[in-house]
Amino acid sequence: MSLRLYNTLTGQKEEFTPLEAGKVGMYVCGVTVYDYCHVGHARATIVFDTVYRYLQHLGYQVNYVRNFTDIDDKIINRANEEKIGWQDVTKKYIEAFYEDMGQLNIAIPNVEPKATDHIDGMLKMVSALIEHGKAYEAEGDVYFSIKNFPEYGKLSGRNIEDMMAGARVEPGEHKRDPMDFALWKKSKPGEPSWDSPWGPGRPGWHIECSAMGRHFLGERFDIHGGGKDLVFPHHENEIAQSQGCSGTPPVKYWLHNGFVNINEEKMSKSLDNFFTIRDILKRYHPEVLRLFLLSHHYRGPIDFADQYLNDAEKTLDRFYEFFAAAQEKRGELKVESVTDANEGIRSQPFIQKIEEAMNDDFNTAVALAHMNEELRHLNKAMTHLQRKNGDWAGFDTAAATLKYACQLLGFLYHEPKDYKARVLASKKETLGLDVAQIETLIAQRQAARETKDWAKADECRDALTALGVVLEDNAEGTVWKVK
RNA sequence: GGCGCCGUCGCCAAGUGGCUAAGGCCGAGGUCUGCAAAACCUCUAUCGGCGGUUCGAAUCCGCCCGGCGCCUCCA
Repeated sequence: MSLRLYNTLTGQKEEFTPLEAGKVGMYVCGVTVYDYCHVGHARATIVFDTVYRYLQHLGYQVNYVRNFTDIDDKIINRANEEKIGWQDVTKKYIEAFYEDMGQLNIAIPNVEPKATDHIDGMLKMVSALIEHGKAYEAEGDVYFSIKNFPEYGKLSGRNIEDMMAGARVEPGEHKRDPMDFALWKKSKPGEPSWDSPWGPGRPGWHIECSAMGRHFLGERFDIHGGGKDLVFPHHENEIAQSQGCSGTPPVKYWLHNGFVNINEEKMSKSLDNFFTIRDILKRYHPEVLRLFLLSHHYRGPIDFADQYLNDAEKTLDRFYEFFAAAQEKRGELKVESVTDANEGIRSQPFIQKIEEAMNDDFNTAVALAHMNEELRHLNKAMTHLQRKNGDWAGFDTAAATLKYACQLLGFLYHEPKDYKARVLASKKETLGLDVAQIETLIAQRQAARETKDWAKADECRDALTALGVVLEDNAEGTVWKVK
């Protein structure tokens, strides 16, 4: 079975056939760097990171481009508010982006262009659009002329007449039609500006992505991704601009991820109901956030709440506990032992089930269901083999294969002990745990157990339970964790 | 107002015409254990409502109820 994906352009799932066999060109709209990223940004980034990883797993040579919008009204406003240069704003938040996304184990795209490095390409496109009669200059601004692009609206399923009726021209604009949008904006005094045939100014937002996509991936490429909120007008405008220049639709498959909601409302700055990635990572391991987001289909909405993260954390704990136990018994599980050749891992029946799920429009939720089942089977097998002292060969391969699948979805990248340590550290922080007190109680309990004073031992454990600490007695001694 | 999406077990969430409606969390019982924990086993839904199409629908159509998104910057 081959990869099928939902194309916003056609409104249905389609078989994926790249323009050039074996290769995929993919452009994903990145962030505007004027503030810290929130969980909504994390979702979009993780979703397309997963798409990227999966396409590579399938053997495609992927050219993945994800941009930074580093010139924009919001950036200028932020710079004015903080009384610093706009480049200081973008530098700061690009660094923050890398810190946050690094924590989330986002693979680095092949190219991460900044809009301001591609002004020339934008100017060329704008000039070409004017030459083709698709755009016009008006007092230093340049606008795209909607009525000269009859296909406008095909991505978002709108028609021009309906939109015209509800559209308004803002004061100070010089549009011929209300729906026309800016390709180039005349700059106000003191604002960042670049020279152009129409005087000093800066690019409109939409032309940035068109120019960067075209520069790195050509006039036509395979996949363009972004959040659902970009369908209109951003991506609609990209099509108009790019096709207006080249005469050909720029993108074969348009993919859009759903929102992150808080109490079923879209997370956004204006509603002031957002959590930044760094806020969340103070309390939860990055892989918890990733697992939570991938336990839902990427196109649907996700409601965000601590309770759901707690559920995801329990699931992730199970995986790490299994691999901790498996490594203790079997040594390091080398994924390489079954992945010397990509064909090797892909021939595994379990991976074929994962592929079947992922091939259906990246159904990570179903893939995770298979992984949970496999985890259960392997836990059972591990117990059984240990008791019977059986042949572990099949187990080793299966465990390494499961690990490969986990990593395909971007988690299980840490040593189990490091994972546990980090989770514990953040819990200690948030719950204000006194480790010395806990260890004293454990020692007292251990002493009581050695004299078989079970009442005293249980008393110690009850005290720990009250602190939120759970004990686990095993062959090596007693380990504790936070409930 | 225009366009579109969603409503599946206590909670989260797959499934969109036909095997017993995945999986996770929580809960109950059990195996193991000094007792626990972990792990494993077993159990827990007929799919918002009504009507229709069909041999057959959670899945298609219609109406209704409830929730949300885009239409302005937004992942």
